[in-house]
Amino acid sequence: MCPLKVKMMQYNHKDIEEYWQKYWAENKTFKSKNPPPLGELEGAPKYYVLDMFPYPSGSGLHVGHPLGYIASDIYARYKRHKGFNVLHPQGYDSFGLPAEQYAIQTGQHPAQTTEENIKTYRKQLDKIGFSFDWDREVRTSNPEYYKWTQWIFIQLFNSWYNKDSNKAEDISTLISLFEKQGNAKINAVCDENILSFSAEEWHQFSDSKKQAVLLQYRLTFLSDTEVNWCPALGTVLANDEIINGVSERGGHPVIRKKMTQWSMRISAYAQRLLDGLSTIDWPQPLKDSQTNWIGRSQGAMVEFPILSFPKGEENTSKGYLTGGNNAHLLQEKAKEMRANPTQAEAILWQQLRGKGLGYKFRQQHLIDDFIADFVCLSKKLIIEVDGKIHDFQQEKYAERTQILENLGYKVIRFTNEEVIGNLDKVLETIKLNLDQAPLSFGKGLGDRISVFTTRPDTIFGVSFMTLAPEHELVSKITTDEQKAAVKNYIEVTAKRSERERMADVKTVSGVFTGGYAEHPFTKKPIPIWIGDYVLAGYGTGAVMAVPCGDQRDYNFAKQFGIEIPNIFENLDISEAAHADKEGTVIANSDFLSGLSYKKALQKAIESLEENGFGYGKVNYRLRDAVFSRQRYWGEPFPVYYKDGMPQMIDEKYVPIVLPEVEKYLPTEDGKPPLGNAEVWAWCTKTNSIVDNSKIDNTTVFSLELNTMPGWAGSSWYFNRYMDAKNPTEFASKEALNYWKEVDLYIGGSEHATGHLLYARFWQKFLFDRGFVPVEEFAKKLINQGMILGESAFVYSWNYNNLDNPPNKKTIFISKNIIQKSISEKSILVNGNKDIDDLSFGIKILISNTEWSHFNPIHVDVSLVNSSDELDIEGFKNWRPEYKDAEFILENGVYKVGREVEKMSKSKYNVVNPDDIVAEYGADALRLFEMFLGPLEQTKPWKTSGISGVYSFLKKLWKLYHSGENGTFYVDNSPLLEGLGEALKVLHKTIKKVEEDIENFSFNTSVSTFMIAVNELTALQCNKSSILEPLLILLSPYAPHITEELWSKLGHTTSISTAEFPKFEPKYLVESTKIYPISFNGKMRFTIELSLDLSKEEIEKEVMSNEKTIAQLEGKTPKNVIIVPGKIVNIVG
RNA sequence: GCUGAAGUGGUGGAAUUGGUAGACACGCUGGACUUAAAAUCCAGUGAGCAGUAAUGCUCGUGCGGGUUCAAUUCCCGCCUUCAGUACCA
Repeated sequence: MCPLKVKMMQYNHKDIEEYWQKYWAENKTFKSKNPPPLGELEGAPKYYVLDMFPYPSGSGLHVGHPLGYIASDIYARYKRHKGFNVLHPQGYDSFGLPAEQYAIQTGQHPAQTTEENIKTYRKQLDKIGFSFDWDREVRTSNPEYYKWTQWIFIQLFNSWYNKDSNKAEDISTLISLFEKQGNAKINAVCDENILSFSAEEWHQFSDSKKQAVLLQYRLTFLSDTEVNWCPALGTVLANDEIINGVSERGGHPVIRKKMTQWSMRISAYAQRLLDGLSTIDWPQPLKDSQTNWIGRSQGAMVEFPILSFPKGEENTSKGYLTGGNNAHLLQEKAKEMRANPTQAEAILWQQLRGKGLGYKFRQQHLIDDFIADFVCLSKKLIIEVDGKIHDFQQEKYAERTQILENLGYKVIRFTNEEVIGNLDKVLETIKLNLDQAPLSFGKGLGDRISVFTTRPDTIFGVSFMTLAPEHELVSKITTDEQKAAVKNYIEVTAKRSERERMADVKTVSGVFTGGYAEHPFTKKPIPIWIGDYVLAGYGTGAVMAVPCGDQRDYNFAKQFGIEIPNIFENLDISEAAHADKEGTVIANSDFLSGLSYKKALQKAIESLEENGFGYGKVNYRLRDAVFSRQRYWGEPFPVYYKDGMPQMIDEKYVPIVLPEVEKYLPTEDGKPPLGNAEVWAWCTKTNSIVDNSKIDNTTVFSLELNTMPGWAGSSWYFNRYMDAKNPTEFASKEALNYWKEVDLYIGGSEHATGHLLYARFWQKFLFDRGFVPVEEFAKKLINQGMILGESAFVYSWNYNNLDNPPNKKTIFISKNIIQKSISEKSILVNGNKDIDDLSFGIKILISNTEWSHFNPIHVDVSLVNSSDELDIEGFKNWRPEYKDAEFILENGVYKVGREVEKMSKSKYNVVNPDDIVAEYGADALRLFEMFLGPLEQTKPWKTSGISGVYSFLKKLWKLYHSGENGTFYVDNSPLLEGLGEALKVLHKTIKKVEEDIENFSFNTSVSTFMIAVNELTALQCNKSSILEPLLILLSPYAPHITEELWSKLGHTTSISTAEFPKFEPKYLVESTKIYPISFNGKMRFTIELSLDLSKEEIEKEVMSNEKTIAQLEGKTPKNVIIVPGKIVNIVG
């Protein structure tokens, strides 16, 4: 017989898979149309299946990576069988750190290494037989792609968040509001400490001043922010890129540093990101961690005026400069006003200057973002004189007063007429107010401490305050006596690393500053402490400590002997704080006494607001996201700088293509790598990138040197796939409206707070601006579990640690010998001939064997077979330092130890899918990955198990090759008679597989296929009416073998769009049931009975059965439970 | 600490409107085929006890309770493991 023919008759995965992969690629079998043209899939519903964007790393895939891809591919193929128009694309998140690190080390352009990595990656993917539409491939590092990333950035820059309409709007709507009414009434998400201005003022602002103001409102903005600077990587990192205080990539230390950075105003969307979670079908743990990350807490801001002020320090440290963040913009104005006082102002100033009333006054002084006419800082008293010079501010007096009062100032106001006409009365009033001013504890600093609290109901329980050591007020309020202690404490805490601080949460530490604040209600002085349990980065970096209601405050108070007032009715707080809210009744709290937690909370906030001590506030943990990276391999910003202000390049001229540089490192003067570029300037005349030498700051300007972070490109890619090659839009309206959103998104849970939060943010933004039709980009999301590796170990005997090692040779002892010796509590050498033969052994071993006598060494799993036997020669070649080692064998082989660990190169437990495909085929790999267990679960990989699915495929092949000598044969006769059993098997399988796929329970459907093939083999079924539908069921899982058999059945087109078989319940109708007969709930035997029988008839049958009689031993049962079709239980 | 997920044979796992625990597979044991090995096929395989055997009995889904005719499934209390988060005021 011709050997080739024999080969063809057997299941040959290699030929089959190569053939069909080529066929799919050539015929573009999986190309998706948007929307499908008439006649083709007409009226078919759409379905969008997406895998999380892969970064093409240089080390390639291991078997854990394709798990999610296989699951999504099965689902995509299933949906095609179900008649859907399926979009199932793939691409690369190809900007990123590893390529750049590699470039720094080798000088190779990151684009080049990225290209190579993608090739490897693609080759690996192709071998697994995915049904991707590769015509839609995208790469974030392609200018045709990042053109649109830059475009979105421009849209963000040109947008602000209107809290009234609760959405992002074009910046032009903000400008027109400014022009009409100034900014007082604008309810926007913006920077804190915004300069207040009128429409007139706005018109008077210079262009750059206008730009500066607008920047405070834009959704992406430039600001000096505390960033996480990683010196080792030479870049800033986002919060989610830091794990345990070190960088996620590389594990380098991270420090806090102030830098000018682009930021994204994601905080504008905090509430909507939270609310949106209830509308999407995502795993609860993922939603929980987003909820957690956003960290909404409802409470109140409370202001505590600072009382004490150390002697002799009143005027040092520029304490009199009380201007806000925009002080530099107002200084000029204030100077001008000082030089040109009104008549009334001049008169009054004559009286107030030089401590005329006993206190120092300042004129035309900046308070936050306002210019106060006269102010006594030590008494926090502001005197305003209404005059013509203030006309442009008049309409906003009320707001202005409110804000100043919130800052702790008292504002009194006189008209010009009062000052000029009745100066004595005016001075009288001022004196009265100076005497009444609330500051009783020495002279006031003119400052206050704001705290955020979720428990304003416990405000009467405050007995101290704690500031973060980094708090800016610490140096100002610390008294001379405490100065040394405070300084020392700050130094010590600054030195403690994040890690230490986290590891040690038990130790209570802190120092008294010597300063006091005033309780807003009781007016009692409250000592101000610093302590490192208060975080500078959360809330205001200060807490009002309520020791009776918060355990940390309690511990702190106990530690330092601070009073712990009890403000809870009938609750003992002698041992611990009472943090529970429910059922708590407030006591000893003035107007809050006797109220429940909820009522007290409400009343406290009302009272704070009435008295101007604070206001109700919702606080979010979510910070605005830093968007600049000091890296080369990322999207350049479409930004140049004119007079220090950022300017957007018009969207007509993007992409701004990444320039060539000689070195990928930061420049010598510390600029980002783009600082090395020689052609990196923007000419506003030609609208092109020109040589740096042409920079003249009139028409040619320098371009932004930072690049965008890794999450920029991945925050919108799912939209690009809908229309991947569109040169004029990021995706056409038609495509966006057709595909709308991802229906199924599969990926790892590690993206919970990074990619998935930012992508939702951008999608909401694009939705607000009308660019996309849906607010959430992914309807359903599944996290696939991790696949763990099975590490292998050899055990080297560390007898060298013992006295007088006779021999330097390494000795490896087979695992079970050690195991046996340990379990028998014996000395290793006894009774083992091999070891006894090593002449040195006996002398040195005196103690019983323990695992600690051995060093486990990782061995490459490829050197171990499925029975855990080591390839000793292979091992010696792999690790030449052990080429002379001795191996003590058991039954002639060396058995390794096994342990389940994360798959990683360093543990030598990585299994490459290419090897699996070569040996067993892609279909076997796909089936096995699914068979391992539930998709979402973490599970160990064990290559030996793959033989199960491989023999399943061979059995399946055989079903279709029942001809002579295993040739292909199926019976095409249409007669259905006598097929009862086979039809039952088929329809049972259809039902189960369909249910399983819909529930993403892929492991159980693989079992179902195995059962079906086992049963059909037993039935010797060769009918095409059974075997053909079976192929369609299986084809999503094992597409190659099913295509092959499908074509052998005579089909000339791909199986991929064959209609999924319809489940017919009629074939599963049974006439009898094998009833389990239980006695007291324990099954004893079964009886086959007709399903037509009534309860009474069943009971009669069962009770008369001889087995029942034997089981009862003559006793009469108390009760007989009969559930027809299910069970019989006899209770005795 | 908090949040979430999960604990079932030697292993991966199956079974929940409460109704025959351990499907399917790996591994292991024995057998067939072979000079031999691989491959393939057949049989057995939760533990314990009794019996030559057929078979029977007892225990058994992390632990302790509870509800029920019946609990891996529901309720209460605990333990352990894994993941995320971390002094969030």
